[in-house]
Amino acid sequence: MKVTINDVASQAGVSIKTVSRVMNNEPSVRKDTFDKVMAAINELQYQPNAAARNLASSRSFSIGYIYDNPNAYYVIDMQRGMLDACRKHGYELIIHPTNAKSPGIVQEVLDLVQHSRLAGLVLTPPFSEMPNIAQALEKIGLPFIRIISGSTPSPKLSNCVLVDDFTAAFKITNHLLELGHTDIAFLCGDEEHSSSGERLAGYQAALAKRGIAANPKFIVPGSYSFESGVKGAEQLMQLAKKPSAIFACNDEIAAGALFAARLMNIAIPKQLAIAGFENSPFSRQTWPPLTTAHQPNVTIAQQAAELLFRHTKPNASKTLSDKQPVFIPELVVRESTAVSE
Amino acid sequence: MKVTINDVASQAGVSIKTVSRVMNNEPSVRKDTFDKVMAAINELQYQPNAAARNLASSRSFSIGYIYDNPNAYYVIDMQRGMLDACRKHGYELIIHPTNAKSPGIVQEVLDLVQHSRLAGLVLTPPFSEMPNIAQALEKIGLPFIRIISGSTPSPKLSNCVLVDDFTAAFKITNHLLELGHTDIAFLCGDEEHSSSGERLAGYQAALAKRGIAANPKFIVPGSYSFESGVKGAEQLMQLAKKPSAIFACNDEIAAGALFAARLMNIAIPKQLAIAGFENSPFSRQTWPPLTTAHQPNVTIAQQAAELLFRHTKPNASKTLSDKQPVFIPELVVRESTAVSE
DNA sequence: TAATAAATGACTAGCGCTGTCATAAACTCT
DNA sequence: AGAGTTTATGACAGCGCTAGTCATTTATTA
Repeated sequence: MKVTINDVASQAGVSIKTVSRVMNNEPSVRKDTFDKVMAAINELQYQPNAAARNLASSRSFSIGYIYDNPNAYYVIDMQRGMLDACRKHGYELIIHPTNAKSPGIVQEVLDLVQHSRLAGLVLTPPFSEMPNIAQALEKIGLPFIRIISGSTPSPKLSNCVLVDDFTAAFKITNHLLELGHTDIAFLCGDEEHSSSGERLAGYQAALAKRGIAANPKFIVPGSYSFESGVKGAEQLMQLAKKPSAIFACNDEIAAGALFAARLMNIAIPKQLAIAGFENSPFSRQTWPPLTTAHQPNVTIAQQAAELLFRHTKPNASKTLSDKQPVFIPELVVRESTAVSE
Repeated sequence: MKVTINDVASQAGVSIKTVSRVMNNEPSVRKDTFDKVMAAINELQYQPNAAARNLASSRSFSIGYIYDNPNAYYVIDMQRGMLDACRKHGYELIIHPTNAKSPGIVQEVLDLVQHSRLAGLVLTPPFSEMPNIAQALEKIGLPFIRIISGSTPSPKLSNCVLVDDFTAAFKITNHLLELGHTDIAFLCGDEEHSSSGERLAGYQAALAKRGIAANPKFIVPGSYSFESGVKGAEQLMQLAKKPSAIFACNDEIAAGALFAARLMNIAIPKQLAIAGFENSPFSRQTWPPLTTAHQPNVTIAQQAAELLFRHTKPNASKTLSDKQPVFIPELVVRESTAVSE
């Protein structure tokens, strides 16, 4: 039932140390011994005992994912991607939902790292944007990867996976412009999330490129919530000069805007086009369905974890490209911005 | 930095064996020595090395949660509840998203148990309803708790946490009846999920109690999806005798029905009342917001994990009530079933 | 107070693996 | 071919803890 390293060793006719070498990618193993050992491993279906490995090496085979995101779909996708990478490398994922705004958050993260003896951490917003967390982790020398909003790799962002919200927002705005809209409003997300700023910048850049002067009244501050979208849209539609299109910082806000439009008897997309961002499931379940931008979250998370493992494993080949991955969310056109006849 | 059991022992002025006794709930420890040891543990912030414990005792301190549920909110809530319980008992949660319909699913679960050396498993639908999984787990003697739909505890369901969908559905139907509706249709979820059957039964029981004959055309088979709700509602509204209210098996279906009603220019709730089930976030983000039933998922999951620990820990007191918890989702009334004037 | 029961400690042997270091085998180079 | 050097492999201790065995101390009861 239980296969140990000894079984593998005798099966392969080598010492257990050699099996250990193979398991850990250590150099100085001849090709044919390597193969012999691998054959034995496969034959016996050997699975190393993580606890023993852990204890003996004082290395750890788990990474952590801290989240505080009201968006369950995002979290599920992220953890799915990390899990995929973990399975591939024989790591375990320790998830830790918490409150990013709690005053003791840095200590909490540190405690988690120690208690679960983590080998590294993947950080998504808002944690990836908190300098105190990054500092604390650097101080204790724990490898971590941040998934953040950004378009240009830079040495400062060396341990980051970038999601190019700017370009994606540019594309969405452009789509609206191509539809003939010129009075396009923007509903912001939470100010402290850099994604909101990046998306706003992309929107502004697209307008600027067409030579359209930005109307400050068309930029409505808010937060990443349905309610915020409701309020924002109501506010916009009370303006003397109303927008003909709204670009909401995410789908939830867009859904709120849609809801408000319904309350005000405004026809979508005839009288008002609305676009979201994220391609969350309910962007398909509003009426009409939302034009949005799709983030490949599973892949993003997978890459982030892979990157983390490269910092985590002592003997892994570092030959793989170490450049920072940049993901650009893709435009998904649906009926909420259909061509107005 | 690193506190070992020896440190605790000398701090408390006892032998390491006694500390070990305390850590493992072994009998034969006097109250005051227990307290002394606990004090030392707290003072030194001692955290036992899980790997060493694991290795030495060949016990495991992680439980697993397998999921295959398109409903991210459900999954997030469940894992949150389990995590709460895990933290309390010093366990770790290993999550494992997978495909319940994959042919090798039983083996996959078994592999997971072995590979991650799980101490137990919490099963939610659809896994909690798969007899082959339960059998396989029983065969290897792994403790597991199932969260399933049901209203009456029974010995056969000894390791279950019950969610009383029947009663909740009864309540929703009753709410509709009290509003004066008599032609109430039911949109089913997936047939293989027992929750769908339970909810249907609750609906039927409520009608029967009022002496309303069930109209077979008002019961529409389907699945737990938005699309299914769209189709179901369309089908219903083409009937010669249309229903005045629809009870959808979950919020997603209800959202689909809402969407279809919109397409057909049917006013909600004036011409048609719609109720969902689940109280998922988007039940608040439709227009109008949905009447639904709220499941306390976090609490349910927590209890399930607690129950599991009782089977897992060798020396834990079994004095706590061992009766099966039954949770009844509560009615949440919103505008989709407002009183029609 | 003796007799019995309960609590604690000293000691030991691992759990399954990795790290260190010594040794054996394989290559160089003259 | 043999000395020198590199590379591959093995022997052995020990990671931090649990669990068992006894011996010993302390509390409880008759």
